[in-house]
Amino acid sequence: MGRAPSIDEDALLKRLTEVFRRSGYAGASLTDLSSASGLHRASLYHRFPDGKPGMAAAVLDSVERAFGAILEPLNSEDDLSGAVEEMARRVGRFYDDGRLGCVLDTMTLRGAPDDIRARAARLATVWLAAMADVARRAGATPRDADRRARTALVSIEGALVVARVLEDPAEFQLALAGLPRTLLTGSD
Amino acid sequence: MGRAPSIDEDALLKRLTEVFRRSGYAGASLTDLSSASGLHRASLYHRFPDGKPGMAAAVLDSVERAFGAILEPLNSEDDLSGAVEEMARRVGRFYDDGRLGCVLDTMTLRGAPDDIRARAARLATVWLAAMADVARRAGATPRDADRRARTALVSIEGALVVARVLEDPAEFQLALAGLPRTLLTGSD
DNA sequence: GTCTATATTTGGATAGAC
DNA sequence: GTCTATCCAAATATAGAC
Repeated sequence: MGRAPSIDEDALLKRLTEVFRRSGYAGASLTDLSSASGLHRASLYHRFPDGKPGMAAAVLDSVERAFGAILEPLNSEDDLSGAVEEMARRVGRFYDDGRLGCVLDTMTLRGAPDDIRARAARLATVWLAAMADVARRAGATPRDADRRARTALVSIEGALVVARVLEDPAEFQLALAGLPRTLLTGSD
Repeated sequence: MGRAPSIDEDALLKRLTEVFRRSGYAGASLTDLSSASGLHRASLYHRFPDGKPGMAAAVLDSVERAFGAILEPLNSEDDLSGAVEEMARRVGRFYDDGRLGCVLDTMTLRGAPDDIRARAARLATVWLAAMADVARRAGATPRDADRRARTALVSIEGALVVARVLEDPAEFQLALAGLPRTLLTGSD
């Protein structure tokens, strides 16, 4: 009989996201996803009729929503510095201060379905656009603003990889601390 | 009967490396490895009795040897700038100008055996040490030299991720172009 | 040293009871 | 909406011929 406390959608997505972030698309087995969520395989299929690709898609949707909140401070009209600092804090929380990887990295290896990779690319584009916009408001030319945003994304993604390889989350903290300067002054 | 032209060790490792770089450890199936190498599964097991973990270990060994050659220019006593530029050229070739990923990234997700992850960490450490050494010879304090080396590694790994996600290898070219300044002047 | 099997295990997915 | 049970395909791995 039904025994599980019926995990709610948000908590479920959070657990699944964690697995995909740590293991990548190919490495995230249904066994992993099942034990992380506390739901048996068949229950996961009930929630996600498209199976693992559907779970990955839902995870990317939820990450997109999370980034809506992460990037929201960048909309502030004044105090650009405070806005970027707040974004950095939220990014830090999202990546558990460097202990969790990025879906842009882990879910884009070969083996992941094409639409998953496309979704990841779109997420990157949204993030870049938001950072470029704040750079532009800080006085950068459109071209320079795009460059600053890319530099920022490179430093974050690179720091997450290095933090994982060296098992030293501190590397990620440094990347976050450098964001205001990268985006607002363009010195890199 | 035996039909294969008996691929030599170096070429074999190169093919296997490419698969692991593109697909990650979990995503690299024996079917992939077999078709990439032109050897049937059983033949791969003949060469690597430890199976897939053994193949991955051999791949990391060969990448370590490749880095021996990539980092060799950094030993030059004078013309540090030329030395770093030559290293950057070799790094560019190794990553096929940004079209191939890094084993440090793709082989360190959860699912890879622990000793693979340890080997990757060691490789990162060797690379960092070589870059820090050239920074120190350019006048940096030991502490600053370590920081410059980490910044360089972060920019390379981050650029490879961004290049893959956006399908734009140009991002990687920029990271390479920035190496001399990052390592020799410390402006970042 | 490579091949053609074949064994074994794991992963992805469904059916149907409750 | 979750479960048990099962199916099928794919992945890892081995045996033995050539």
